[in-house]
Amino acid sequence: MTKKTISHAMEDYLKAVFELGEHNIKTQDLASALSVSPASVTGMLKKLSDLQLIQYERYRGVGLTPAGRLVALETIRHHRLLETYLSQALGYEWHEIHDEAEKLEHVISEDFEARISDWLGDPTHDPHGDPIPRLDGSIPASSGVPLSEFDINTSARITRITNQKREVLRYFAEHNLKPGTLLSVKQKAPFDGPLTLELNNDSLVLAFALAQSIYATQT
Amino acid sequence: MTKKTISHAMEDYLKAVFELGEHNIKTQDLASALSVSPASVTGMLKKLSDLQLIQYERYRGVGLTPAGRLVALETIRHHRLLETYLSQALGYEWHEIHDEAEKLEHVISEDFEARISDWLGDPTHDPHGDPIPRLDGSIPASSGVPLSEFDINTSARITRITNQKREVLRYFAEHNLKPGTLLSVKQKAPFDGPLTLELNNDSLVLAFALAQSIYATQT
DNA sequence: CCATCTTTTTAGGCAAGCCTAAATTTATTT
DNA sequence: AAATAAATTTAGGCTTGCCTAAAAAGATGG
Repeated sequence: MTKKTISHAMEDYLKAVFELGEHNIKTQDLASALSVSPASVTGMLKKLSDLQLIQYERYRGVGLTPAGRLVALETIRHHRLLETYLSQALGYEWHEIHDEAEKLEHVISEDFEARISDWLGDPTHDPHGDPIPRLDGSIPASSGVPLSEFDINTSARITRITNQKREVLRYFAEHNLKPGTLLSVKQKAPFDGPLTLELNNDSLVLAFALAQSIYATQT
Repeated sequence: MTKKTISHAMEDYLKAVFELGEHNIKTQDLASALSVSPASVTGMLKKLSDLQLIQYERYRGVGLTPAGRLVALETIRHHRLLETYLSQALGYEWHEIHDEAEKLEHVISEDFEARISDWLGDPTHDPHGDPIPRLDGSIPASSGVPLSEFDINTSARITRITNQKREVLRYFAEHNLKPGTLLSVKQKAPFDGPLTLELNNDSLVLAFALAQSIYATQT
C-alpha cells in the first residue's frame, strides 16, 4: 500500500473531473473549470495518468480510475463537511462558506475531518443540499427535481441548490430559497419564462434559469 | 497601501525570525529551525529584504522590520487561536494541536480568525499558556518563572509550557502538567538535578531540563 | 598576522504548476 | 476528399522554493 503524494493541484483536477461527470471529460472543459490553459491541463493529465488516477489517451477524453475517484470523493467530502461545519458551528452565512472551504479542504487532516463530522452528527448533505460522500466512497441519495419542472399550484420543499455563483446564492439566501424551505409554484410563464412562487407568505418571480438550479420534492 | 503577496514559506520564515528573538538571527539558526539548507535561507532572506519585511546585510544577522513583525505576529495569532479552538471546540488533546494548527494557520481567512476568536471569547493565551498576539500587534502579558527556579516547599500554579516536543507534551499531559494546574515543589536535587513535585496528591520526579520549560506563579 | 576553520553566499540544478506560441490531430464543411 | 476550423499537444519559458557543491567572507588561534 504505497500511498503516493497527491498535490493540492492534483486534488483540484480530480475533483473537477468528477464534477464534470467522471468520464469522457475534455481538456478544454477542465481548462475552463479550473481557469487554466488547455496546455497546462495536458501536462497535469500526464502526471495523473502516471499515478493511475485517471485513464487518459491523448486527444480522447479523460476518466477517473477507481483510485482517482476515491481521491476526488475524499476531497469533496472535506469540502462539504467544511461547508456544513462553517455554517453550523461558526455561523457563516450560507453564501460565504464556499471560498473558505475551498482553501481548507486540501489542508485538514483525517482526524479533523472525523472530528467535525462527529460534531455535526455525521450529516449526509451540506447546506446547499449536496450529498456528502461517505468514507467508503458511497454517496447518500438526493431527492427532488428542478423547480422549473413542477406543475402549477403544487407545494414543494426545497432539497438542493445547485447554483454556485456567490451573488445568486446571496440572492437566494435573502429570499430564504434554501433547502428545507416550503413554497408553491403559482405561475409559469410560457417558453421557459419566469416562475411565480409563493413563499414566506409573499410572492416572488424567478427567472427560469434560476428555477432550474433549485431542486425540490412535492409535499 | 500596496499589500504585497506573502507566501506561506515567507510567513514561516518571518515567524521563525520572531521566535528566535526578532533580531540578530543567523542564517544557520533559521536553517535548522526550518529544516532547510543555509543556502535556501540566504535566497529567501533576499526576497524578504526586497519586500522590506526584514533588515538584512550579508554575513551579518537578520532582523524584522515593523512590517515583517506584523506578518509574523499575525501568523502566530492564527496559530495560537487555532490551537485554542481545536482544543476547546473540537476536543483535541493538548499535544495533538500543534501540527494541525501549523497547516491551517496559513490558510484561514481573517474572517475565520475573527469568528473563532469571538467563539472563544477573545482569549489572551493558548492551551500551552503562550500569549496570543492581538490584532494591533500587541502581546498580552505572561506571568510565571520556570519551575526550576522555585524554592523548596512553595506552592505554585502552572502558567505556561514552553517545551514543543510532541512526546514531552504527551508526557506532561498524562501527568496533568498544564497551565492552571496547582502543585508544589518538594525537593530539588543539587547540581541542576531533578525536582520532586507534588500534584494530584501524588509525587512526581521531573528532570531539571523539563522543569525549565514549565512556568508557574507562586500561590 | 597569517593559516585554518566556520559561516555564509554564489552558482547551477531540479520539480511543480503555470504560461504562450507553434505544431499536430481530429472534426466539420463543402 | 480536400479545405478549413477546432481541439489538443508539444516546445520552450517563467516563478517559487528547495537542493548540493564550490567560492568567499569572517572569526580564531598560534
